[in-house]
Amino acid sequence: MSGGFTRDELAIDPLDLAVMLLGSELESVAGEGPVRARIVEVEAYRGLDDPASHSYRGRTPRNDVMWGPAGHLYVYFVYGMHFCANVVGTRDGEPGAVLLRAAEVVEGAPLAKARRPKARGDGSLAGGPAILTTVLGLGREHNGLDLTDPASPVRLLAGERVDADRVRTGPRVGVAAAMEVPWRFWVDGSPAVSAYRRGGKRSPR
DNA sequence: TTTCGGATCCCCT
DNA sequence: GGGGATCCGAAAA
Repeated sequence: MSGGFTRDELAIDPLDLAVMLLGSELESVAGEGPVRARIVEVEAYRGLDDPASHSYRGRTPRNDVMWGPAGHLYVYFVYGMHFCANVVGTRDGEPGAVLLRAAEVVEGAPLAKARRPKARGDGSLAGGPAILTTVLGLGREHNGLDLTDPASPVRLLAGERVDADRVRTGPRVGVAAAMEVPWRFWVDGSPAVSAYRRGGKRSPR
């Protein structure tokens, strides 16, 4: 079980896809690549009834990719300065995607570090969704890429399986809506996993 | 056309 | 532990 995924393997409920993606690797040859990173933290966004999902308000040119096909890359711009990357997963034609939150760089660390001149550390960690896209050199131009296509500059590779007892779940980070839904998944013990911050403005109370 | 809020990161205290 | 940077997408009017 190595190499790339097939589209059928990824055309599943984003909740299942989220778990499957833990331990898999994203490789990018964008720019001067390659940089390859092992995914250790993800969040699922799914359907028309999830207020935190971009798909909640219906299909728009921006979120069009979320409607499938599965296995494509959904990149969006946030906060006027950051990009975040998702893997599209669909169930019964519902829109859905898995946000890639954190990863460990396993190849191309020097380039990864060079892409983050202000950061401390050795460039082997990508702890945060916007850091992950920076390290891999991902941007708007990569939106909609087929991650299962061997010719694609960004590909998803099956990595080492993560033991089920090392998978943790909890509420999504920075999301005010649907906090009761534990749709965040991460690999216990990875130094790249971000510290939890609750959603919404400041701490209500 | 205008308004407003957001799946964030980094530096400073 | 808190606030500023900085700009796009969607909704309202």
